[in-house]
Amino acid sequence: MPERYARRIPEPTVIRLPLYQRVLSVLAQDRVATVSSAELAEACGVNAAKVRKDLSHFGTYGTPGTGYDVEYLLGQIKRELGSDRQRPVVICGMGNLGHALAGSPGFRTGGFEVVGLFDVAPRRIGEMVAGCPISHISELAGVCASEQVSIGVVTTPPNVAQDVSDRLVAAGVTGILNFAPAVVSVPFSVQLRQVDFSAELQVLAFYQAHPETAVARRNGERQSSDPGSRHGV
Amino acid sequence: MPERYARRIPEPTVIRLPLYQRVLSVLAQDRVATVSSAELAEACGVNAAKVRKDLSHFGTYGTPGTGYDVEYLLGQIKRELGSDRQRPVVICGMGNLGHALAGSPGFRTGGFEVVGLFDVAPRRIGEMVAGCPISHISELAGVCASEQVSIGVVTTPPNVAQDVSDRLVAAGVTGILNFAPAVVSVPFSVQLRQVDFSAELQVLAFYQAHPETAVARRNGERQSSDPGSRHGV
DNA sequence: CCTTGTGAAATTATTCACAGCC
DNA sequence: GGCTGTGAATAATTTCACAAGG
Repeated sequence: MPERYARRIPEPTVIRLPLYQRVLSVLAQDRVATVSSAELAEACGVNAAKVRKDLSHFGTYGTPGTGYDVEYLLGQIKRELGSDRQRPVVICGMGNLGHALAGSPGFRTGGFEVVGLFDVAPRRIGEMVAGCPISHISELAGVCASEQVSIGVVTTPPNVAQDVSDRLVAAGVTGILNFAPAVVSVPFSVQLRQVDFSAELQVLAFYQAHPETAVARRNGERQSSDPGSRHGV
Repeated sequence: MPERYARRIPEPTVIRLPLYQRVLSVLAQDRVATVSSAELAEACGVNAAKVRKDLSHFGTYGTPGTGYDVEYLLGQIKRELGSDRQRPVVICGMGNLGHALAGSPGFRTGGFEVVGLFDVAPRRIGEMVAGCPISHISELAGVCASEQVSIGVVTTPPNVAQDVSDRLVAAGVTGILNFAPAVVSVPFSVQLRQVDFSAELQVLAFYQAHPETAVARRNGERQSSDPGSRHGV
């Protein structure tokens, strides 16, 4: 690709950015001024070379001999992730999981704001959850339009996940996070990410049944969570 | 079946197995007798060569010219994943997310059974959720021992995720699924998987802000969810 | 001394392409 | 004819290792 196109960021790198942001936020709160790639790597449970390579995709932030300025690096990562401003999201499917997510502090810390909750069950319509009333799914398009929503969360039963995703796409949403254990297809212009906790448990169970197939770890005495090795279905 | 587990199974392959299981279960319910790698790939939103390569790690299940016997392949995958029998799990942290997961049908379909729910809040102790009473965390070790629990789910606030994980490890658990947005470290002998829905939203937001960095798709008009690029709940 | 940033090497994963079988 | 299984080719990612900066 010629230079007129922006450099592509490897997906594993993108997936680690929220982790870096979270860890850097803690360091910043603790008034830590600078951090080396080795220290940041340790705190994130990843490799130092990986940290440096990841950050190098976005420019030169560090100072040789010193490390990275925590506040500055945090600001850069927030800017890259767009979490320096609030983004409106909607949640479709207000069962237990929808309720749990709607009330989760993760939205705010990640830079998101719930502006719409949707379901079809009449007994749920009108209920207030986390300061937002549950509306009928038929009002989805209107809310997405008036609130400029571009991200939707699907927490419905699997049999309606495709239908709800289609509605989200029709309403102009270009990013969907699907928690339903169903294969959903969307146009190429829409980003889809899948989360399946049951599949995660099954992966754990597989490695318990086949310990010899577990990936070998290298450094240190303990393992930390290293993203890029999970994924949902 | 020759030396089946002689070689290491690539982690991306392991992560796709639950997906294959789910799709094959639907095919089996629909009384579909055989399926080709191309059909299975289509239904899973992945590439046909990948399906064949994945399955080849476990032995030769298919018939050239015909495809795979759905029931037989499903049985093999369930056996590999250990979902042909129920496995006991415990959930620590009975806030909204813990409640949602405890009541989720995903446990049963994935081959899991909730045998213990734990929290520290006095007002929650004793409450019945999905047929199981919430106990104080101090009873964790006893339940894990008597029920032979080897998998634990952490749905606590982030500040106690490490402490609860340590308790799980001390109780003999060798697989932990952590939903708390915190870096947790465990001994090498313990498998850890992380699920962070806020990070998933941030990844979606990143790709919306940088559409030029989104991975190019190849086949077809729409994209399906392809694991290997996300985390799960 | 420290550290970063980065080419080069190594490792891992995906996709191709085709021989062989039904 | 169609389809699997797999070695070979390609692509993607991680890790190494070191020159250069502080």
